[in-house]
Amino acid sequence: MAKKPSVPKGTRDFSPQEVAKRSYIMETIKKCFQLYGFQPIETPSFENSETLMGKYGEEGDRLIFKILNSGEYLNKVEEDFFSIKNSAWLTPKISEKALRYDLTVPFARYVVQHQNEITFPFKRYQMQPVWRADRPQKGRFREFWQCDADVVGSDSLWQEVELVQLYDDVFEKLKLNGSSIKINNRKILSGIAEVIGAEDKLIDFTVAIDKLDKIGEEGVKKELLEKGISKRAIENLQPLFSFTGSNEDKLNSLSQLLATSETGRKGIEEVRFVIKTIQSLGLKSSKLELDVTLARGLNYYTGAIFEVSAPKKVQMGSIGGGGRYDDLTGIFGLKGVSGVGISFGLDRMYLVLEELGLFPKTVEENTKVLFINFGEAEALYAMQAITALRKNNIASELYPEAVKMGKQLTYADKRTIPYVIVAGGNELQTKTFTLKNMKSGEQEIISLEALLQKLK
RNA sequence: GUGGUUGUAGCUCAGCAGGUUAGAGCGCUAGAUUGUGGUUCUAGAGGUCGCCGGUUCGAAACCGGUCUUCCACCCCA
Repeated sequence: MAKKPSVPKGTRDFSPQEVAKRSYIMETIKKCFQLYGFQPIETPSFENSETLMGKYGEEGDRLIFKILNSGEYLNKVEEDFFSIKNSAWLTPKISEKALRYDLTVPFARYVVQHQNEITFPFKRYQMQPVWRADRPQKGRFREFWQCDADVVGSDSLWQEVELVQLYDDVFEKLKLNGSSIKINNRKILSGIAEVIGAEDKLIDFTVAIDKLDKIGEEGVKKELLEKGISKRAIENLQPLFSFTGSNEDKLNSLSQLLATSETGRKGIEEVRFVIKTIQSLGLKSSKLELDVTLARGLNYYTGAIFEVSAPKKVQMGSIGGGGRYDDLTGIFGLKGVSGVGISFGLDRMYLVLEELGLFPKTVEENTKVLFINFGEAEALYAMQAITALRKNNIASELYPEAVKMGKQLTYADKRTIPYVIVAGGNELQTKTFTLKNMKSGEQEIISLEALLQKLK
């Protein structure tokens, strides 16, 4: 007997109800993207390995799904590689393609490849699945969707301002109030590393400090020590752990801390601009919050860093992130093009909306009216009406078999079809239809004309 | 990648100090009701106890492996 079929670890099927809810989120995001002037592109689900490898750090390389070469791919491998048993060396020999890991790097590749056709600044959005060979957890899958909006070819800080507004706009439309948009700046982090004399350990430093809210002050200090950052440097970091108050307060304290770092001062200036501008423009549903411990692992960020957390009452990691990268296209040979973008994590947003019961009831409705099938002649009579209804954009269907009525009504019930037409011999003779409201149970006998009016 | 956890009917779960024919609720099918669903009543179908191997007279239960679930770490949407 065949084994019970299943989907691979970390992947899922989506039922009609789930698809309806997912496309509700996607449509909302898409409309906002377009409202802000972004244009859609799509890129292949897999790229040449060299496009992706090395762009996300060591950890990222491990999490990239590699695609095996076709044909007798082992023929090309020298004997030595088998005895060495080093997969990092063997992999490039047997795999030259990989599934995309995010949408930003393929986008950078796209920009470089099509630079002569693109009008800059280029504002594009992209909503496609990405894959990571991660171990699944709650809200963490191996196949999931990102919805990205990026601008390349402009280093104006107004882009950052707009992206914050865009986040806010989407959350407001989804009724997801109380999300917090956290902002930081890579230059501030560099400045801090500079001031405490740990410039050479910037990555280790940012990774450790990013965990502050999770492992606490002592935990961070411990990790910094383990990474070889001196005790003195960590002492100089002390003011960072007691950062409180308004964004304004934090900026002021930062100014003191980073007075001697030019990079740091630049970072503060940038963040200050975004925060002040947003303050005078106002946000509808979210808060913008300066978080100096926000780092994010992706090491291509050079300016602003964003991360969005769902309302506190929901236990969920970040539902979006983004930032400014001054030289992402540089790695593909196009220098001096700055980009900034944000990403929405569709799958996590789904879980959050579900948990908070924020999906509108109407997203699941599809067919508006079901015609009961009583047999050949009646079915034809029904199909004539259905044709007219469909012509008027009213979703309608005929139950395909002339089975007992109870069964047909149960079907309508399960499908949450709001209306049923009962049209048998009587109705056929009088050229009428009995319209039944499935919710109230009420029925009325009406003409086709009236039916069209009623369901429009 | 590291450590732990889970898997019994379509779904949610019970069962187990190893012992006949593995249970419940919900759902499903049929009937009460051959032109009226969502309530009720009656009857019924449905399980290689994730998979492979081992221990044992005997395994759903114990052991090993494997896949899967969820969780922590790493990292991240």
